[in-house]
Amino acid sequence: MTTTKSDPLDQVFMALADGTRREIVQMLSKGEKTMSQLSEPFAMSMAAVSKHVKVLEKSGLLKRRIEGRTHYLMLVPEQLTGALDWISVYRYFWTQRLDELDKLISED
Amino acid sequence: MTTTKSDPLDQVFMALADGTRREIVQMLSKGEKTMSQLSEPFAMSMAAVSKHVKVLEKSGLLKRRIEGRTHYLMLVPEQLTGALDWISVYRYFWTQRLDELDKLISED
DNA sequence: GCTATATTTAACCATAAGGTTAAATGAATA
DNA sequence: TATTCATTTAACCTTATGGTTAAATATAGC
Repeated sequence: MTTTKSDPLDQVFMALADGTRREIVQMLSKGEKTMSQLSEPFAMSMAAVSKHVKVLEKSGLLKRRIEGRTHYLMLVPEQLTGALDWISVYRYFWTQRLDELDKLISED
Repeated sequence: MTTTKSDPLDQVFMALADGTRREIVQMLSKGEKTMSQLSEPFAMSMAAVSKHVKVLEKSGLLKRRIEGRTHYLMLVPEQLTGALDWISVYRYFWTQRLDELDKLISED
């Protein structure tokens, strides 16, 4: 079965599962940057950074504005919120269970 | 370069980047389950579910308690918290920037 | 001790990920 | 118009992912 990986959460979490891409997100959290600016601090080729940016773009975490030959990248918070929400829900359920357990234990 | 993927966040986000594994987390948020119970709702083989569980285990998102021939799996919230924190920080920076922008725009 | 049950491990396969270098595209500049 | 600059695309390589089936391991029960 060819898992088409269409679920947006799949793509967002996958996008964040790489240190380089998380650094890109971090850089963009301070404001928009061009491809050159983005790739400058990395040891890898610009082609590699370009691929990382495309992964982030496809996941919806950032978008691109092209001006002449320069590409400007900027963060889009919506998908980050989606991922945050997903985690929040299950962490909530879990910590709540822990609290209940604590309550049970302290009933001595 | 053999990217050893040692960063805990890499592993946690990667673990969450799969719908089956997120379902497993969801199931475990309601309490601990055995391998059989976990794999029952899935269309795939138990060996496949076993692999997914191992990925979650390596990421630190769950742990295993072996009792005889039965393996009990339970969620561990710490790593989920780490992922939550990471996202929160950058979402915060970004939404703050949006707010500043709003403020600038409304200064008419 | 034999057999059934719970689960992992091994071997395999197809496709995706993450990098490289080289060539292509397309805008700015001399 | 020729050249340089910003960036992507293509072709390629290696390793990882996500699944399969079959065999191995180990405990439980008759």
